[in-house]
Amino acid sequence: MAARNPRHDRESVTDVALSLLDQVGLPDLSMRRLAAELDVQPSALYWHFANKQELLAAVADRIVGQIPQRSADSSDAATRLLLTARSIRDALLAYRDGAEVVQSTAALRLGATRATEIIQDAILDAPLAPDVRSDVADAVLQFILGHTMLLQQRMHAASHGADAGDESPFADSSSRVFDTGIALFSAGIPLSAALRSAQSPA
Amino acid sequence: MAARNPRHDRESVTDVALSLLDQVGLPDLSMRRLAAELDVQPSALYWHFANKQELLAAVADRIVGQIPQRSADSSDAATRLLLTARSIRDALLAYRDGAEVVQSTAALRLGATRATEIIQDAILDAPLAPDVRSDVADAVLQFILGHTMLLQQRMHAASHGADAGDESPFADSSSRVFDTGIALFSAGIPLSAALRSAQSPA
DNA sequence: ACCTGAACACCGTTCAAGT
DNA sequence: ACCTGAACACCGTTCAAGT
Repeated sequence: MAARNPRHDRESVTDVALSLLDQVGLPDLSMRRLAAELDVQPSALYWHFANKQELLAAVADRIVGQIPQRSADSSDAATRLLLTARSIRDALLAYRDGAEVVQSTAALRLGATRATEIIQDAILDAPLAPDVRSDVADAVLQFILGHTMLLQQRMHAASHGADAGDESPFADSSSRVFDTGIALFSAGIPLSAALRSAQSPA
Repeated sequence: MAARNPRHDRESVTDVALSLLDQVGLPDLSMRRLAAELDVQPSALYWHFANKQELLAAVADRIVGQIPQRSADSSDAATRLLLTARSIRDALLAYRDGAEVVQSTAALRLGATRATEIIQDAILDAPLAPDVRSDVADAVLQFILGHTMLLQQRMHAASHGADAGDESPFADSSSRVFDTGIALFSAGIPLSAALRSAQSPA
């Protein structure tokens, strides 16, 4: 009934890891459980990946790989940034605990390059020096990750621990906070050309 | 040599947990190791706390409890917000993995109340409707948490895995990105009075 | 009230050995 | 090249029982 021979490689293991993540969440995504899903001993995984962190990095790459290159060629800068930011958030929301997985591996690749590049593209016409632009892109990405992690944790907390009769309507309020945050960034960008002269007050 | 009798309560356990966190980091802060530090069996901890999550929530409360009420009564709104944001970041940086601990428990208390209130105080004079103000405060806090978590992970990654001769000068660039992010929020706030009419373009 | 002892059902990782 | 088997050093949590 079951095939023998090579069976798995890095890609197929990552496939199953990603779908297992979505089913059970990051806390229950163990090497042993993943091995069981693949009909393999836990030690077999260490032929394909050096350790769990490397596996999770591959999973994270799959998630950020599904961010669309350019979400829309909208006319004004503000809505272009908003649409880009939303498409990144939605890619993270597409898998359970997606934001946390990406965040935890973002520390290694110095700068979560792909996502940052897409944001930089979205603010290309802003009157910013290149180095300031990359700072702005980093800040926007950090907001997106912080926001989405909190949202996914609340989704998880709400699903198996109905704290106090709360009907958990935070999906609406969350996307309101998200849009507000991005709008504030947008509004601030044109004013931040004069950002280098007035240096830190403390 | 060692005392007998009651020995510990919620407070003293939290004390030791906090200092152990700072010494070994969140991944190595286990119930068993904490128990060893307290000269007690692991099961003893479950008389004081229902589970590990509840213990970590107490630790998180201690960390946010050390955010100063009002960092400074500066004249202009922009520097007041910047100083407040920095004082929150610095409280998180005061303990190893402080941001992650606070973030992971922030999901339960719907709204990390104390920190959000302090931010709301700092933008009290901005021309914003109360509900918009609280959205802005949430967004700022989510940026602070996202930024600080990434920074602390990089500090940890750099300390025991010198990736490629990089002299890890990201302390400077991080605080530059942080200041940029907060400055953008500040600059955007006065312009976001007209934020409710133009509703989402998608 | 506060803690021990022992157990249950798990972890990530290593390494010799198989095919 | 890819995987098994067995082991090592851990986890969080429960629960009867002690004092």
